Order: sequence, then C-alpha cells, then structure tokens
Amino acid sequence: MDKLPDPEVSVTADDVAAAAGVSRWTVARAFKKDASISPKSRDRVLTAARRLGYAPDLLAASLASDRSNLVALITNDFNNPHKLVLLERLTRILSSHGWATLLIHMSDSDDASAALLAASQRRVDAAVLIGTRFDDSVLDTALGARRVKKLVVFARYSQNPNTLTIACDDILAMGRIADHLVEGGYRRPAFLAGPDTQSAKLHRKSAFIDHWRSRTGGDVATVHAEAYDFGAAIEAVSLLFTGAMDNRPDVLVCENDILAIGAMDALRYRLGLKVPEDVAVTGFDDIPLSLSPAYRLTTYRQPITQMAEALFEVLEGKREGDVLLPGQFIPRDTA
Amino acid sequence: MDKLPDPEVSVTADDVAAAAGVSRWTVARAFKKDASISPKSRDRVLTAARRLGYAPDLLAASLASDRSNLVALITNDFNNPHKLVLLERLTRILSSHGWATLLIHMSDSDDASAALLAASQRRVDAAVLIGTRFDDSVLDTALGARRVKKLVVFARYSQNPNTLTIACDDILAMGRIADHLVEGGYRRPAFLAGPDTQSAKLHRKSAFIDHWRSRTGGDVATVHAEAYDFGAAIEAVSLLFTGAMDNRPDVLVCENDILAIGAMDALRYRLGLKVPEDVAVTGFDDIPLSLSPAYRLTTYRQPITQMAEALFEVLEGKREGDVLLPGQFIPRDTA
DNA sequence: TTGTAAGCGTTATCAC
DNA sequence: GTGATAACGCTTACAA
Repeated sequence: MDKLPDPEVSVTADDVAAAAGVSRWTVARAFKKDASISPKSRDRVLTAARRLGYAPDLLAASLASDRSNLVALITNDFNNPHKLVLLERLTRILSSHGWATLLIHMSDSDDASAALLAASQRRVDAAVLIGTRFDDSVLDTALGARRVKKLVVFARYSQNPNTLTIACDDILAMGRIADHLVEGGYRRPAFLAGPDTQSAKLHRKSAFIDHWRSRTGGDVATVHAEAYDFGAAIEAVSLLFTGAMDNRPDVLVCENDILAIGAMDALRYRLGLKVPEDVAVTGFDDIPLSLSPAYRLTTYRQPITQMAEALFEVLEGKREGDVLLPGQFIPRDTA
Repeated sequence: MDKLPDPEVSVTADDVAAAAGVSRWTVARAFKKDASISPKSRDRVLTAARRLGYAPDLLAASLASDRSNLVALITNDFNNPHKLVLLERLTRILSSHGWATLLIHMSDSDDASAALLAASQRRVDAAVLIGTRFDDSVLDTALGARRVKKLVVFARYSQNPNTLTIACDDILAMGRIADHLVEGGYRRPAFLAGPDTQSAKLHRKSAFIDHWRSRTGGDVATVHAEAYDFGAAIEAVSLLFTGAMDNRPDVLVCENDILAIGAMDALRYRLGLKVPEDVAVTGFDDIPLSLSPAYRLTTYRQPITQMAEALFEVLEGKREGDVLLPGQFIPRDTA
C-alpha cells in the first residue's frame, strides 16, 4: 500500500533521491525542463516524488541560485479600478510563466525606499512600479537605495535612465483621440488631469495638447483633479464649469476613466448638463465600468496582456530597452 | 571618507560582524527586537550595518527558521472593485506588522491546489483565500494537498473545520438591512445573488430570507446572476422584471454592491424604472462607487480594517477560532 | 548521463 | 551577554 504524503514531515529532494535510488542532483535535474537526464531516470524520480508528495522548495532554490523568480509589484493607487485589471493580468500571466508576485503597498506619504527595501530583502529578481501617483523623485530615492536588480515602471512613463518603462504609447493614443474629436466637430476641448506634480506622468496631457495644436491651431484648457478618483474629478469639473459658462468646453478629455466617470457625474448631477449633447467626454483605460449603460464611455484600451508578456520577456532577459505598445481606441457614446 | 554601499556586492551579516568586531550571531541579535544584547554592541552593529548598507536576507532567514512571515493572498474574483479595497487594506496592515504578501491568481477553471502548491513552494506561513467564487469542494482539494500550515478564508464563510474564517457577521448585517426595509414599508423584496453553486457563500441570502420571514411572515423572491459583475446583474434583473410586471418586487436586496449597481442600471436604463421611487435597492460592501451621485447606494460596510488586524493576530498565533465581526449599515438614497 | 563536495545567508543549539 | 558549529534544502561547480 502506498504511503500517503505526511503533511507533518517535509519531504526533501534527499528523500526522493533515496526512494528513487539516485542522487539528489538527479532529482533536481528531473524537475528542470531542459536537463541532461535519461527519460528513465526522470520517470523514476517523478514517480517517487509524486508518491512522497514532494515539491521543490523554491525558497532554498532561490537562496542557492541567487535567482528567485519573484517580482515585487509595488503600487500606491488603490482607488482606481484599473489597478485591479492590471494586477489580474500581471499575476495571471507571470504565474503562467513560473513567476510569483509579491504585492507591496507603497503608502503615499513615505517614499519608495521602504517598499524597495522590503522587496530586496525577499530577494526579488525585479521590482515593478505600477502606479500613477508617484513622481520621478521617488524613482531617484528608489535607485539610490539600489538593492533591486531590475526596476521596471509599468503602465506609466519614466524618463529615468536606470529604469525600464513598459507602457501604452500615449502619444499615439492621444493622437487617435484628438483625431476623433476633430472629426466629430469638437472645438473647445478641456483636459482633465490628475494631481499636478512635476513628473513625466502628465505625458497624456501634453501629448493631447501638442496633437490638438498641430491639427487645429487651437488651445486646450486644463484642470487638475486633486486625486485619481471620481470624487476629486467631480470637484474639479464643477469648479471649471461654474467659472466660465459663456465659452464652456464642448469636450472633456480625461487622463483616465475614473476621472472621466467623475466628470460625467459632475456634468449630469451637479451641473445639469447632458453627455454628450452638451459636453462630450473621453476616458483612458477602458475599465469595466466604462461599458455600463450608465456611462458607455468613449475611451482607449491599453494593451495590458501584451504589456504583461513584455514584462515577462524583460524578466527573463530576453528583451531590453523600453517597451511602448499601441492600444486600441474604443468609441462608445460619450464622444 | 565613508564607502558608499556597493550595489554589486551583497553585504552579509558576516561583513557587518567583521566591521563591528563581533560575531555574526551578535549581528543577528542586534536586528531582533527582544534579544539579549548589550545596548553598546547593538549600537555598534547597527552603525556598521548602516554604513555598509546591510539589510538581513529574509529568504535565508526563512529557510533557517522555518518561518517566512509571508502570506499568500489567493483570489479569483478580479471583477469586483471591492477586491481592491481588501487588497489595499490587507497589504497595508500586514506589511505594517512585518508580513509580506504573495498575490496568487486562482483561475476559475482549475482548483485551488495549484495556487496552494505555489504558495507552499514559497514556504508561506499561511494562505488566505479571498473571494466569493469558489465553493467548498475547492477547500477540500486544497486541504487534501495540505502543504500550507494555515488556511484562512477571508471575507467569506467556510464551514470547513480545517479552515479559519474571518468575516463580517452576515446574519447581523442582513438582519439590519431587513429591519430597515420593514420599517421603510417595503413588502415585496427580491434577493439578487451571485452564481448558484452549492456552498456556504449564499449565507447572506438565507440570512436575509430567514430574518424577513420571521419579521413579516412573507416570502422573498430570488434571482441569481451568472457572475459577480454588473453585466450579469443587468441580465438577471431584466429577466426578473420582464417576467412578472403585475406584482413586481418593490425592493431588490443584493448580495453585494457590484450586483446592486448592475441592478440599478437595469432598472433605469433597460426597464425605465426609477430608483428608489419604483424599486428600491440595497447593496453590500460599500465600494467607492456606491458613494457616487449616480448611485448613492444604501449598503453595508464590512469592518475590513478590523478583519485585517484579526488576520494578523491569527498569523502570529495570538488568536484562534473563527472571527465574525459586526459591520456598519450605511443608509443612502436607494432604500 | 550521473555523482560528490562546497557553498548560499541566515537561525538554533549549546557551550562559554 | 557572546561565540562556535551545525543545520535549512537547494544549486553550482567539477569530477567520474
């Protein structure tokens, strides 16, 4: 009768080796994909392993090999539902390739050093910054405490040379949105952005403004919400429209969907305006809510799956340099 | 001149020991909270450590001590924005207590074994299941592959005796909601639940029905959405109301906010009904969107912070047994 | 193709 | 209060 795996006793490669009558090294080889091992040995090892309930200890492996197949996902923006989409895609795709993910919360107040220290103490192979709410000075401190082998900025831009950016091509994206608006006959756009800190994150804003200017020669009004959530967007938009009702914008171009949804709420429930009849709105991200009949938001979808795959390639060292991928314009009813 | 920390070379406790003129063990002691070490030695060690840029390697520590201070957060329900709130709170609170979190995606199709195996291979001290979409058979397979020291079910109920539940007290909660509705004069409630699988997750449904019956003697209609997202809720509610318009429900009690929001969208945009004038709606969770002027949803907030703190105590072995905590009723405009 | 020996950076045990 | 020594479970040489 087969012995059942005993949960109390941890079974190691040595146990399997003894059971299969081979060396510990051969056991390790049997679990490697492309190892020089005879099919017979491998089979014997795997059978024994299954019977004993053995699974390699990745912690010990990491320590010995100095490679953990572990990434830290560091983020600070838990208000935006888009984060959930990013986390879902990243964990799913990375784990399908054998990578585990450490989720690290970076509070707004303190800098990234603490997060990176935590990551490095767990010996991650790379740290991935996912977020919109930190500016580039954060990266400098992070890199000062350079304890992490690779630092990737995901779904956001970074000019920092020691950092690798994987993102959606914002210039292309905002150009596409601007084109759509020009062709739709809109003439007085306003851009609703997040907090106005000195950083590269306002890429979308400048990309839109540049493109709009070159196509129409016209100017673009600008508002900053105090945070990336719809509450802040409601305040910002209310303020904007109560100010100058005589020559009000005919379209609100928003840095992301959550701001766009706040903008729509403000227009409808605070200002009594209709979307898109009175004012049109565009977003960015295509969060699930954008599809809801209450919003039906015209937006732009980031190529998250491809971005996640690109991250995987970067982690494996199969790819170098920044990655900028084109997304997809999603026209719905709000513009 | 002080040498700057060299990122290329990893500095170990031995280096610090040499620099401080003590043994490696003393270095370790200096980093322990309540270790028997003289203040002088500790100070000398910490100074040397700071100068060399030393931080203990938690991987090696885990291997040696058989304690990783690492938890696996396993989830499969990335459609519900409430997950983001849970993740935020858990990572923040756990990390403030020195615990790191592994985020593991459990795909709907396969069982929990893969996720638990992944967790155990990283030697987590506990696995925490966060989700609504698995039924109890999943727990059985998970426990069959019993590789993880502790298995906690968070923000959901489990009857499994090998599992520890930390959740909001649903009976109390649904009782509170039912009371509010009875007092509000509602008479024909319908309950909108998620997918109808055989499991304990329909706790809220039965809790509401029981309470409603005992207070009014009346029955409660029931609908099941095919998934926990607002698209599925829209379909389910549309179907329910096109069926029997003669004696339609006057209030829709929803298992959570995301279903409630879908229900409201269906009522307003598909059926042309007004909330709460024609049909009232209640939710559960108090996700950020519930506060939006488009919804202003009457709902019930789970005590997430306390639940997270309870999890911490369970992890540290300071607490045993299931934890059921009371939440807070949040009356807004929809009921 | 397979086995042997020496690490990886910490903690645990037990002396001093 | 402090230090030596043996684990922890694996991988990386290198030798057979």
